[in-house]
Amino acid sequence: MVLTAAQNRVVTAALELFARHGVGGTSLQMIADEIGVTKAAVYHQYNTKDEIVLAAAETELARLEAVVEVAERAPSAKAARDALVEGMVDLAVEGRRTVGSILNDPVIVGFFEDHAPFRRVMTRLRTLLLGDDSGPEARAQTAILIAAISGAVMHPFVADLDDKLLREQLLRMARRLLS
Amino acid sequence: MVLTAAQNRVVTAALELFARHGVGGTSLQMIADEIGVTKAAVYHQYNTKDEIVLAAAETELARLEAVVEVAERAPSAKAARDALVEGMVDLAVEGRRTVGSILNDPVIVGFFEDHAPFRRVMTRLRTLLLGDDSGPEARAQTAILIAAISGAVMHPFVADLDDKLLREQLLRMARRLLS
DNA sequence: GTCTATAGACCGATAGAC
DNA sequence: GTCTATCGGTCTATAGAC
Repeated sequence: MVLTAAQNRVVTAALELFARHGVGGTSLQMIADEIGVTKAAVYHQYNTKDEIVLAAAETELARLEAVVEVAERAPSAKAARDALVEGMVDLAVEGRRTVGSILNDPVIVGFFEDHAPFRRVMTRLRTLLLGDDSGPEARAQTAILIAAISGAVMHPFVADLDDKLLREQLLRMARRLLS
Repeated sequence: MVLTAAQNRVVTAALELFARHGVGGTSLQMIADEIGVTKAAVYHQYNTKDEIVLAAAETELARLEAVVEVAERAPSAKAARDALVEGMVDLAVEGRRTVGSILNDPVIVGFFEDHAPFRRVMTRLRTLLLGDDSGPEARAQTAILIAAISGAVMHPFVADLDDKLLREQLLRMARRLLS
């Protein structure tokens, strides 16, 4: 998962376009145009469109995993949970227009369905939030928190809110949900 | 917005395919195949793909509007709020695999951005939840609740949960968020 | 690592018969 | 309301030069 500079340009352009047009609505020509090269140059980095989609999805997953890793090193369970929630909120607010549509794109959802690393990150995340309880209620609560954070930042109702206020509201909601 | 039987078949097939492949990843040929007719027959109902997307989006919006309308007839503000939340949860749980990806599809989001009826329904929804307060915090809270409900039902963590338990968890979350 | 050029399939959309 | 047939354009992907 270490990308060359050229691969990084492809993945960055792809993520931006996926967020704007969806995965299915993004062509290799559009990615090439966004970078300023030809399609053939893109194909030299990745042999198929699916490989680009996978690399883009895994790049986003890596960002979340980094947040999980930092949280796991916190000195207490409570500190770990707080660090995780703050990190997730920051990721979502930073990528306001992109995170939600990419995470919910049916193609990406399909890729992650049988993706072991994705499931492992989700399990670590759930453990940080709610401890070793892996029952239905704990899984539902985790899903709700993830959906609320990643989805709310995209809603037209918050389009004119500044990042600071949006961040505060999301943290307040998360605290209330986990109390 | 009253659809003929043939138009209804097109919109229903389109919604199913949009959820599975995204709007951009769904072709008119796929819609025609799903119904069991040719592309030309689909074009006889709608002149462009955009018209199909709009009709599909408005059909989903109409379902939400119906829930809002029922809630508005409740005898008290509290009863109205409860009815709205229950109706939204039921809509999301019924359409588990479809609601989230359609609501978050970049193409649909773009269609709704300047769509006056959509904004009107959202405002009525926010008023039912939080009264006449249209400030940033109220809008953020509304966005969070909508995102949590519509997004959580799609998460792999709840894929094996039955509808009843998922419904209970979502209602518990909503109550906690609005208390 | 980037280019030009191309192959073959599929795209949205239309014409016209039944 | 559905069909066959077709248009021009774009799609993913490849070959081969620099």
